Amino acid sequence: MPHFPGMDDDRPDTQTRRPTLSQVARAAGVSEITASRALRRDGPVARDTRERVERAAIALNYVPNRLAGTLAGAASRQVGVILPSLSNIVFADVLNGLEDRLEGDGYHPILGISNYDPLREERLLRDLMSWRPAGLVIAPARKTDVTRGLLAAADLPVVEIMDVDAESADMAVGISHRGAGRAMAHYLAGRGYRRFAYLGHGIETDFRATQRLNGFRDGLREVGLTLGDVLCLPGPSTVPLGREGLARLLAEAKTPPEAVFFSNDDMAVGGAFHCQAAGIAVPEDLALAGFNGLSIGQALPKPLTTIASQREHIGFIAATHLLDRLAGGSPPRVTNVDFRLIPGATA
Amino acid sequence: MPHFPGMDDDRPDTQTRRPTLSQVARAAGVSEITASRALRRDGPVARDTRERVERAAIALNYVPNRLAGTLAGAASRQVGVILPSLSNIVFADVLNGLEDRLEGDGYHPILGISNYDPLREERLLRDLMSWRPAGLVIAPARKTDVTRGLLAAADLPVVEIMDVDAESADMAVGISHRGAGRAMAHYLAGRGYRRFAYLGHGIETDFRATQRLNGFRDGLREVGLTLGDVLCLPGPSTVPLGREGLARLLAEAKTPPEAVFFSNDDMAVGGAFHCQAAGIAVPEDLALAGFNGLSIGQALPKPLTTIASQREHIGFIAATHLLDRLAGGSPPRVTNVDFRLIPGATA
DNA sequence: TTGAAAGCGCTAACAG
DNA sequence: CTGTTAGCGCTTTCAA
Repeated sequence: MPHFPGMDDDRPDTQTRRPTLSQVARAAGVSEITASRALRRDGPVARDTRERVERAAIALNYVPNRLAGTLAGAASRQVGVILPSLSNIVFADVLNGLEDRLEGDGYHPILGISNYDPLREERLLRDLMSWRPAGLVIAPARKTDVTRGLLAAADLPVVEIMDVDAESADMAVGISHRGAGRAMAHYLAGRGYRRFAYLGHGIETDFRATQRLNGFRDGLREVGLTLGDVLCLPGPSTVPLGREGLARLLAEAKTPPEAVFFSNDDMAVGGAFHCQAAGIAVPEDLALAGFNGLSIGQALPKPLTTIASQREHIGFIAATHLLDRLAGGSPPRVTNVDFRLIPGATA
Repeated sequence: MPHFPGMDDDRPDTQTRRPTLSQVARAAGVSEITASRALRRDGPVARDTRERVERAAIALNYVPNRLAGTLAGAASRQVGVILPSLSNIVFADVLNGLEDRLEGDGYHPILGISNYDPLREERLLRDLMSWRPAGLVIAPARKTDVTRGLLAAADLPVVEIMDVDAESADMAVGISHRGAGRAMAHYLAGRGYRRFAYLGHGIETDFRATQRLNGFRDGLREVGLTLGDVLCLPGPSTVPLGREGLARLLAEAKTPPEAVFFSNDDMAVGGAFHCQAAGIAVPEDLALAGFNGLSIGQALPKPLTTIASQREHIGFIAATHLLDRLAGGSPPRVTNVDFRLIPGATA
């Protein structure tokens, strides 16, 4: 029997294709829009009708098509999220807080990682926007004019997270990294230290770490002190990098420091390991201070002196404000999340 | 001048609303479909025409609407990703590998975190499917029948990641956790240890850790040895939990162990800290072994004996196979990623 | 190489 | 309370 295209009755899709709202409606004996209202619990639908529709949906294993729904005018429940990195637990924590809050309201993050690359960030921004998300959460790498333009023209709620030092187009949730650096300077000065060094990681990419360094310098200056050696090693921050870095810093230092401020806890823990291996007494011979308040630092035999940065909370608050705004509210434009200095025992 | 609804020429949307393909087409003096083809570089379009369309798109700051595109039949470039947790760096690493590979092909993950909750996992599965993603990557918490059914009926490529011990509906990429446990048992036995203990975290939720424990038991049995005390503390694995846990394990142990196998490196590092604080010589008095090969463990004064689990690589391979399949290829159903035992100095 | 027509699956607006 | 009509912005046929 020859096969005439267009004449086939055996449409292969009929079974394979996912059930549509129209099929659910037919099965329930109502119109499409009634089925729609019933399933969304929107508008007036007789209790009996609703139950019939719900049963039909379950029987057919119906999963709504939100692409169609959103295109037709329903609010999107996707949120674009752009982070500079995931190799550091810091951003994983933020994402965790974000996701948790978003999911509570049925929203889901579409993720993009910029690797601290402004051009990649631009491309990500366009890509994510093409999905017409309800809003955007972004931890900017370093904003280019294009990025700024895209954000300004985005015409949707945008939360910039992590720091509140830079100006933002819409909302901002984070801490003052400059302030954190200053706080640590004042604390260490108050403990009686006078000769300081700084050990950091790929500073060219992580401008928030740079802000902490600047704040640290400013803080020292405010109490009449100065920062000595500054060593910044290329690449992302890791424990091994901190360990090797401190060895090198001490070897090269013009004047031996009494206290070292690290770009973050990963680096500082590495520093602690170096001291242990090299027989340097902490904090008697050398004081160490980090940033972030990671649990690893607090589990050290001597808990690390550091600053807790409430990363999950930042994500949570960012999501909360975004959802608030989507619901018609007016959340604050800038939310300065408190940081907390943890005295520890290494300084 | 009175205002007649329907007669207004001042459609407020005209400026606010994002430009559409039709506007780009009009600006370029071509039909919608030609503009579509030009921008997607699909089908025959005169070079000159294409350039005109591209200029119009840039001038209007056009960002395509993929909701519409996908609904109309273009392949989706979203991939649903479900992970059990993000508070552990392990899954952040996997996600990092995934995202990196996906983004290379213009795909983006929509994220869901199940918190090791099978019901939440089910809900996530439905939610993400409602966005009609091109594929799914999932690190199952513990598969329920519903989950199994949803995955089987999903009718789209699914990669189950992290372990290859359980059977999977479609593709699987991971390591054999049972095998990893066995390998560690054989290694420790070969080093001459005879009395073993295990220290784990919330085992009821993390079935992969359980598989490592089972494999460890089996491995010991294979060489005529047995596992002594097993202590599993509730909650996620952290360094502090490992530290406190080891103290408790040693205090409660019926016979003091010569070697302790931890559920992972976080816990093991905590154990190392306890030993240091308690003056226990490692590995002379007590040998320690972990799992994952985290950099923190390798930066310890005595590098941790552990097993490297290639997490980023798992994510990368999972994405690669998914993309391969979407491109019409036939990637392997099961990919057993090698793990590697790192001898370290703690055992 | 270009275009016209049709429709993806859903929801808003307006009627009944 | 329910239904009809008309799109959303794009891509897939099919035709020129």
